[in-house]
Amino acid sequence: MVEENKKLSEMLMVMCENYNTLQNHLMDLMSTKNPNKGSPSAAAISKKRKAAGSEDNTNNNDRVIGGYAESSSSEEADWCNKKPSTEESKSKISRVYVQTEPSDNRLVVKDGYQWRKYGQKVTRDNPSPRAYFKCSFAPTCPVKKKVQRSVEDQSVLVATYEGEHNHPHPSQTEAILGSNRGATLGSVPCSASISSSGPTITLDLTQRGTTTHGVKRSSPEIDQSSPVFQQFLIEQMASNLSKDPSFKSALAAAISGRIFPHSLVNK
DNA sequence: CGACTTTGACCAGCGC
DNA sequence: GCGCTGGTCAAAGTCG
Repeated sequence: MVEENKKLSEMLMVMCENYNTLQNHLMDLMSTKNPNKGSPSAAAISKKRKAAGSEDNTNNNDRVIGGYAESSSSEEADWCNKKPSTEESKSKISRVYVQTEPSDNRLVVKDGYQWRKYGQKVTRDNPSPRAYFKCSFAPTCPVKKKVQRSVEDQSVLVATYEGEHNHPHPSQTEAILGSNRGATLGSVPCSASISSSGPTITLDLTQRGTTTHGVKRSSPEIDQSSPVFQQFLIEQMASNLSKDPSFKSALAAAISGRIFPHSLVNK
């Protein structure tokens, strides 16, 4: 049972990340004004401890993993609300609770991303060490993660995510590159690629409904900010997600977890 | 050999 | 100004 909960937690974690990433990308597509999202480089962020407190609770995006209780504003204040928000308050803060084996001392939260640990600290309010991670999947990804055991329940890991990934979820990257490269997205020929500047979807609208083997036409004439294009993207992404059985099962688990939280974690 | 982890030192913000 | 604290750096160690 504990094992099942653990697996479910990990599945939910990945699902939430997928969903969040998808949301982010949709938002990016909808607002085509700042393709680079204006995220400063990691080097630029370093030594900017002023910015460290620029977390905006209004953007909190708490997530529930394994049916565990979500974060509260009181605890959030202790974690993330040291200072009022600044111009950099766009960075999103989200928290994830992960049920783990009590015997498992690793401060590891599997969410599908690649993380590089850059520090560990014992904080005053919690005897458990807090681990600091940076996203290493993309060199320019500004996302940071803090992982610490819950004070109340040592078997629960609390992961705090800061910022937004400026790259797709690794599983999505694989899916895109694997299944959609040079293939069709739905019924429209297209290709997807990941570059340093971000994900790129190329539509070949000149080949409607026909096979286009070996023909990859970049279509610069297509206005990617047009409502039609955006609508198409959303529909295709939703369609792809809905076709994914693992996503559906994970979603069902998430919903049941919301409704019957005690069926997942006996707390 | 490159990527990752560990860990002590350092820095900046904050309260007194 | 000083001490405390959280967050980050970076050298050394570890691993595949």
